[in-house]
Amino acid sequence: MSSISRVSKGRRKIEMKKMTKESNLQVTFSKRRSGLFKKASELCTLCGAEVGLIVFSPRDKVFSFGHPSIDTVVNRYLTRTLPYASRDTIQLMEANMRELNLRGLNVQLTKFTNQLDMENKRAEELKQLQKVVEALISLEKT
Amino acid sequence: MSSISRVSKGRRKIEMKKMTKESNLQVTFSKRRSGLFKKASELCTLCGAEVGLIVFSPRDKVFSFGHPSIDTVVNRYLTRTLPYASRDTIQLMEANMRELNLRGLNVQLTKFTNQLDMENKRAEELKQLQKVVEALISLEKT
DNA sequence: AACTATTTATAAGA
DNA sequence: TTCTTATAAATAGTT
Repeated sequence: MSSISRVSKGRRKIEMKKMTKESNLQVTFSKRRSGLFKKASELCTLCGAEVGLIVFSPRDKVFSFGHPSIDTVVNRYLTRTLPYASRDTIQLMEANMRELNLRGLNVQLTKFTNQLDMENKRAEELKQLQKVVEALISLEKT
Repeated sequence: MSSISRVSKGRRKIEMKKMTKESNLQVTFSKRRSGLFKKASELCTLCGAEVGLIVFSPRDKVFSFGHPSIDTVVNRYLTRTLPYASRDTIQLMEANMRELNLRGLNVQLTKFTNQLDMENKRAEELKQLQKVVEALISLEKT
């Protein structure tokens, strides 16, 4: 601001390796994270791309961005190789689920029934099912 | 290069809205995509962050980056997001997952996703699941 | 959080 | 797609 403070050496080039000073690392992480999210957002706006971005900080805090939504993009990614299968998925599940614990099924059934009685919670339940299946797919791939 | 070609106006500021010229959009997408991936990679290197990045181009081609791997990050994200009850369900099913057909799960997942997009079919889907579970329980009791 | 000198990314043109 | 150039945008070091 004051012309006296013309002493900044400004931006310097840095080595592309893990930063050693914890305080600098924290600041750099914040700055670059917000820059990265901005760039991701701009790619969506300018080009109509769909982008999903998940970041875990060094302190394991999670940040995510998605367009149209992170779940939409992740789901699309996980199912990307799928050809359209004209299969009765219910029958498929039925055939494979017989070994499931009956008690667990009853818990699920009760849960479903209760949800049905609460119209305004239908969406959440489906989303939860979606996440379960997504997680199962991830586990299967690992 | 030649001093004659000193006619470039260089980089210009652009409006932050979807680009109209398809040819420009394509070039910009490529450039910005590679820039975005570079930034993501640098955030990992400099700060030890874990990053997952999925991009679908306007032509629906998929690009992904992940550190340590895209599946690791996605899995970590999905697992972290899961509500407690669903964790129980996962644990219950995990032991029985090996025989499950991944494609079948993906079909089911896609189905759930589509249902989510159609508000007026939520109840039917839950009822259907309910019937499946009821049927499974009947079979189990037989 | 703000500043600013510099580096880096990139829009346009070839 | 690749290269160049002029300029916009991001950011490292400092306060």
